[in-house]
Amino acid sequence: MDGRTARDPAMTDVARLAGVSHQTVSRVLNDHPNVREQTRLRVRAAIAELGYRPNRAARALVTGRSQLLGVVAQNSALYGPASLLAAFEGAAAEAGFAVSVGSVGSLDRASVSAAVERHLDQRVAGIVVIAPVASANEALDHLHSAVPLVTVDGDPARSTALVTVDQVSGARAATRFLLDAGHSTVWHVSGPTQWFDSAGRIAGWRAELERAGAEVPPVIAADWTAAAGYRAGQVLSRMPDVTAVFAANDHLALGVLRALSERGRSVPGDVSLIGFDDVPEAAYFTPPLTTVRQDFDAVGRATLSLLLSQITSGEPSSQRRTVAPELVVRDSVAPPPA
Amino acid sequence: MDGRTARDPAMTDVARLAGVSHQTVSRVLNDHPNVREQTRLRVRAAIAELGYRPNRAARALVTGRSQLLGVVAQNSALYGPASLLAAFEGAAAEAGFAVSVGSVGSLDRASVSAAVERHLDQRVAGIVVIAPVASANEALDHLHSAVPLVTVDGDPARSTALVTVDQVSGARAATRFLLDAGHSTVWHVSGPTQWFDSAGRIAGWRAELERAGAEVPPVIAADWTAAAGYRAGQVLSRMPDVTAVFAANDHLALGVLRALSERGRSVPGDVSLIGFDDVPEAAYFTPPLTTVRQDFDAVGRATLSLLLSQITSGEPSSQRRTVAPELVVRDSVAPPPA
DNA sequence: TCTGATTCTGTGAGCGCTAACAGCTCGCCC
DNA sequence: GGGCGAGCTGTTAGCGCTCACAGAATCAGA
Repeated sequence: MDGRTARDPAMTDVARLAGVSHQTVSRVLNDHPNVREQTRLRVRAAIAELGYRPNRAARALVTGRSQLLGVVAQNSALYGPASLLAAFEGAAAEAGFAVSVGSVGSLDRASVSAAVERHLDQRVAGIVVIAPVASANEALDHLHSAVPLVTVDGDPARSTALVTVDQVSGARAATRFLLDAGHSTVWHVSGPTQWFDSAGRIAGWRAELERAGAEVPPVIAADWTAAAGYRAGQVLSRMPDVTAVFAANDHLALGVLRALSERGRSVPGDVSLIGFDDVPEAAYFTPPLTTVRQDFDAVGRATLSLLLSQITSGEPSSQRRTVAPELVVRDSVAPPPA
Repeated sequence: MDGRTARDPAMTDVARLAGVSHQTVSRVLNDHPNVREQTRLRVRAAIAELGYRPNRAARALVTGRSQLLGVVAQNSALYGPASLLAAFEGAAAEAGFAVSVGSVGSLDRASVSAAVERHLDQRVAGIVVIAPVASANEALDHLHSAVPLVTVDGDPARSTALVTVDQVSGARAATRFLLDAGHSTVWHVSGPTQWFDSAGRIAGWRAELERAGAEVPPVIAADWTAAAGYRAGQVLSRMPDVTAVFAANDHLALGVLRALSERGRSVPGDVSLIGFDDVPEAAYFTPPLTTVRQDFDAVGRATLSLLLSQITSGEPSSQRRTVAPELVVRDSVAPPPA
């Protein structure tokens, strides 16, 4: 029939088929009022018949706005960032936005800057940066661009829009639970100390110990891995007076568990243990782990809402949203041995 | 100085500043030959001075190609998909492509179709679908579009370009290792049976048992969660003659471990156990888990390379790439009890 | 000096869309 | 019947870029 290369149908093709002008097609597509119902239906039919898809590039060119949101995250294979990304993407899709990811190998200024620049090159309508350490935040200081920006787990001392989980209250709940079980004090295996999350958890733990008048043992600094938890656990397991440990996340707790069990110290018989995150496997540790759940879904939705409000208003904001964590009680806590 | 609204600099602004035509700027940007070195430098300087960024929308409009790749994945918070996404994104960024994600709540045809359509709406240059079950593959049958497409973990019986991990050989290696340790047979806790990965692991396990002339016990079907592993473990732990178990992933293995330990059956003293995936925590299970590592980095890179070859050649292909898994030996396997 | 190839640079059109405005069709009121 | 406003539809320009082509500059060889 038609020897020419098949070209995607354009708005004018739809217009021709429906017997209207391309502008009317545009109006139907953008839900403008002032289109006769009958015309609207005719246009819709033509769109369906041709399998027409509006060309986003053309629209973006003329409006100067894209329907793309960028996310910058470090290791998006970790449980936290991965969950957050999934939640954010789901919410964004509902709002008609696509989400472009920019993972970054490390959180230093240069890497984060580069990832942000890449998104800027794509002319995203807004950017989310998961910026859990100071250097990642500093990378956002010298942005020449005025794109709407939201940081997640970012620096509380900064003025960008920010969504965080209330680490302090989560840590206090965990510590209090251990204290209430009768332990005279609680040891803490922390995440990397440069992380704001770590700092928050340390602060909450310390505050709760102080409130209870308990001794504050030194922080055992680790990173987020089970391997570091294991090393911390080896230290802890040699100290007979340690009866309660609060680990800064569940994987750390798993490593601690392993080290404790290697030295024959039982959990919760000899030592009580609490984690953070509530990864899906935590209920199947031996013993099932009491932990603090972070609601990443809520974080994702809050992030989108902050971003959209900046996009639609056209003005930067420095709103904050805080999501409350929740203690999930399982079997890794008991009163201290007599 | 200038009261007008600041507008992003366009190519003509650069051209004016450099004293050349916009076309020459375009040539410099696209690394065309036939631009005098001196001119090139002048243009580069003007670009830097203005902080000019080419407008992707305009370029995409005229070339008909975008620099965006779409990925469709189910639950991208799971270890496998999340790792894969991170690896793929890294490789894509190096090649100058941005990656847009489209998570999908379930892998049925309609959901996958919708996610693909969303990417098509964005006019992505290529699509990756992580399609581990038949329904997800069927969603790709009736695509009217000719976008380059690669499936990961997809249906081996289909003709789309496909990247997979060799599940059969991984499962054989695990089973053989257990057999070689002296076990008379090996039980298998499988993933959801509709998954190709599950089928491959079952096939490899069965093949190896048959090769060894060992009895083939019934498959214990589960899903990928620790909870399901726990339930399977409860069954297994009641059968005193079970001495070796191959779980279809590490989280399943964790659940099995938990159930076994609850009934006082020790691993590896009474029962030997092997998992699949090698999640970072597997080395810190109690006992450290012997498992089969999947190289998601390699999968991500292979996926990108298959996709790019289709994009640059302009022709669909049905190439295959298979990544070999690797047995990681730790402490969860021992000879059967006497 | 001229010719012709070679290298470099500029001009014009048009990608598909939206925004602004112009125009046409009604029905209603004076 | 003329005028008018409201509702609907069409026309035109232009977003920032690349492609095709035309034109200028340079250089080698005759």
